[in-house]
Amino acid sequence: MRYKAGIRTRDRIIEATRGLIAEHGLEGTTIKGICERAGVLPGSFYNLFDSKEQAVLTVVRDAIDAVDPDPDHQGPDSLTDLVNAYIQFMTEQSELARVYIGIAVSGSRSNPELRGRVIRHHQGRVERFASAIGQEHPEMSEEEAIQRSETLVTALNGIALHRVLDPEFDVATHARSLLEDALSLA
Amino acid sequence: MRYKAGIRTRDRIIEATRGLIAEHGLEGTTIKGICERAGVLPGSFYNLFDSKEQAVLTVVRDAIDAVDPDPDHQGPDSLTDLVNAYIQFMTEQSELARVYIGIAVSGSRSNPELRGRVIRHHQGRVERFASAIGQEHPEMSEEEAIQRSETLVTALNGIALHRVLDPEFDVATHARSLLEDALSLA
DNA sequence: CTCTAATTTGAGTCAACGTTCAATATACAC
DNA sequence: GTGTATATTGAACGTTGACTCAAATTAGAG
Repeated sequence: MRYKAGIRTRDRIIEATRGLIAEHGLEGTTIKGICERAGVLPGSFYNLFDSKEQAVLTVVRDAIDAVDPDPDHQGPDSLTDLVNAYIQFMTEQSELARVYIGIAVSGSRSNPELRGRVIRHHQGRVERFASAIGQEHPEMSEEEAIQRSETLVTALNGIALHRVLDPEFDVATHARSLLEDALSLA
Repeated sequence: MRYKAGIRTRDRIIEATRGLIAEHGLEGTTIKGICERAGVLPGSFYNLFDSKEQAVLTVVRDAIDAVDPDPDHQGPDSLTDLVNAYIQFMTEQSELARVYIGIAVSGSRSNPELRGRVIRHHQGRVERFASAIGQEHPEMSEEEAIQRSETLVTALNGIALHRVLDPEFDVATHARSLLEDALSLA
C-alpha cells in the first residue's frame, strides 16, 4: 500500500512542517515553505496529504501528546512530577512547545477543530493536576483543588508563552517557583 | 489639514481593525474585512493609512498602553494595585487584552518591530512589579525580587492567554490566587 | 523480468491578498 | 459662492496562497 520512499517523504514533510510552525507560526507556514524544507514538490505533498490542514493537525497532535508524559499511567503522579514533566517538555522539546503555545492562540481562533482539541486537552490536564493536589492535601475540597489546579496550569502556560518570545527564559526556575508557592499553603 | 469626515473614518477603521484582530488574530485580519466592518472602500483606507501594518501598529500601541495604568505615575504602586490593574485590563478591555496576547505570540514572530515592542514592554512591567515587591519585602535582594516579579508577570499572562481560549474564565479569582501565593512568603 | 501501483514532477488553476489610481464627490477657508 | 484641499469611489494590478493533474519515473511483489 505504501512504499518506503513514501514513508520517508512523509516523515520529512512532517518534520519540515513542525519546524516551520515553531519558527513562523501557523499562518507563516506555507506549502511552498514546507516543500522547500522537505526537498519535495507540491504534487508530492498532495500525494501524501489531503491538505495543508491535515499535515498541520498531525504536528499539533504530536505536540499535544508530548505535553503529557506517560498518558496510560493511571496511577497517582505527584504535583512535583507533573511540573517537572512540563519543564522537561518545554526545555527538551522546545519545538513542540512552541507549536503548542502557538496553536493555543492563533490556531484555535480560525480552526474550531483545533480549538476543541486544545480545550479538551487543557481540561484533562487540569483534572490531573487537581488530583495530584487532592492527594497532597486531603483536607482540601475538590472544588478548591480544581481551582488551584487551574491557576497553576494556566500560570505554567504563561511561562511557556514567554519562552516563545525569549528562548533564554529560565523556564525551570520559574516553574519551580510557582510549584513551591502552590505547595507552601495549608 | 484633515477634515472631520476623515477623522471619523479613521476612528471607524481603527475600531474595526481592533475588533478583527481580537476576533480573528493578526493574520485573519484583512483589508477587505476592515473596510467592510468600517463601511469604507479600500481607496479610502489607503487615503488615511500607508499600509495595513500601520493600522495594525496603531491598534497594538493602544493595547500595550492599556496594559499599564497611569504610566506617568512614578510613585510606588503596591503589588495588589498592579495585579488589580491587570485584572481590570483583562476584564474591562477584553478586546485589547486579546490583541495584546495575540500579538505577543503570532505577531512577534513575523514582525521584528512588534517583537521589540512587546519585549521592551514586558521588561518595563517586570521592573515595576519588582519594585513593588521590593517595597513590601525590604529584606529581599533585588535579584530575587526581579526573579519573583518575572514569575508573577508571566503567570498573569498565562491567565490572559487562557481567557483568549475561554472567555468565561474567571480571571480575577485566579490572578488574586497568584498574588496571594506570591505575597504569603517570608 | 514484468507489470502494476506508488511516487515524483512541474506547469497550471483559481481565489484572496495588499495595494494603486484616475475619476468623482464633498468639505470648508476665504 | 468659489476654489482648493480632502475624501470617497471602485475597478484594476501584481503577488502569493492552497491545491490539481496528466505525464514521467521508480519501487517492489510475483
